[in-house]
Amino acid sequence: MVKEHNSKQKLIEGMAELLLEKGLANTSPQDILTYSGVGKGSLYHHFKGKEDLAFYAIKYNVDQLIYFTEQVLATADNACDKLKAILEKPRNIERGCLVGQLARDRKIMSDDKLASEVSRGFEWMKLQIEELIRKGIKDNCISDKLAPLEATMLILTTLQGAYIVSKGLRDDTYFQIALSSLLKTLMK
Amino acid sequence: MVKEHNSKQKLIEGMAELLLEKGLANTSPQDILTYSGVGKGSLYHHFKGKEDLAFYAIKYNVDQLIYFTEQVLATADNACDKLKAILEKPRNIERGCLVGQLARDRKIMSDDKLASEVSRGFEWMKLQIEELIRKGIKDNCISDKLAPLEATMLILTTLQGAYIVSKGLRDDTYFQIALSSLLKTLMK
DNA sequence: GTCTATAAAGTGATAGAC
DNA sequence: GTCTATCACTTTATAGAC
Repeated sequence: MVKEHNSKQKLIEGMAELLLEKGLANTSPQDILTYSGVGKGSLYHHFKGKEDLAFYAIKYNVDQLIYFTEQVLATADNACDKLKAILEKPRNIERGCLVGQLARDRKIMSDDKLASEVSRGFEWMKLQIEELIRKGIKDNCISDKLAPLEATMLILTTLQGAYIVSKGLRDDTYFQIALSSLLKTLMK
Repeated sequence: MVKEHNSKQKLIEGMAELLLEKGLANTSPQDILTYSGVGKGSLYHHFKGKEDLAFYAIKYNVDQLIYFTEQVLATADNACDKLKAILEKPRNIERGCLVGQLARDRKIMSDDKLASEVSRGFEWMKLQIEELIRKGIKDNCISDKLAPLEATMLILTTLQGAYIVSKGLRDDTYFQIALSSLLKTLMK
């Protein structure tokens, strides 16, 4: 189902992008309107306010994460290749992870309704990776030195941390070093 | 050298805390004044404006990180125990890492002067850990499966990511699981 | 459903008294 | 060096025309 790009959808997708780029606190209604090219009336006709729009924008980003990840998973046959595909897929380091960037936003995570939606994305990712690890251990391609939950946490944290560390050290090459080191320690 | 808590120092330390709690974009001059208990005149007498104060506050947080980490390092004798001490020291998960929280702040990292100060903290941490890994490999207590730089990146990213993932999954127990899994994979 | 005009509240900074 | 008063600007939201 392809969505029409009416004003409502333009606002949601514009806000989804701005939340990743600038964060909730630093995105003003005016920013949203300029970015989306619609008028102020539309915003307050379709949504109760900025935070209400943010909810649907976050939902959009989480749905995108799930959709894109399922696409990547479909490119490989076995658990090991699927895991590699996830870890090696091209990433927009500057912009950050579709859900990680939202989890890093204090204004989003201090609002229970918004935080729940972000958590939905994280929980989905956790389930997918944990399942892959289980299968990979059974298939004897992933080391069983760590329990599935342990390996899953190491993967999720390394991925999320890689964005921060390359930002903090202001050198994107560290992103790949972290991910390839992770693969080395996980694979048999 | 203990600093006097005059208005200038109160502003710096107040801003340092607010940057960790709320971020730069979401902290207003009024927030700073209320938190510090000083008047508006002092702020603009001692500093050029909000971002100027932010610079000194970031510097304060980075200096604190270095000071506290040196204290922790001094509690252990060998490289392996020092590394364990760093990874197992108690952390304020809700507030986040003293420098990681700053590196996650888009408003800070998009300002070159502020970002440089954050990078100083990251680069110091990278140097310390890389040195520990080198010694640990020589002492035969840390696995040499990963090169020192690789292990260092895995440590830094896991640490930073652990804050995000436990926030995203809204369950702090994942923080410890990630760190203990990391130790398991690094130690011989 | 979308736009422009308007307004209350908050932000960031300055002026001037003490 | 610190305070209060003030000001221009932005943010957030509403009203009402089309």
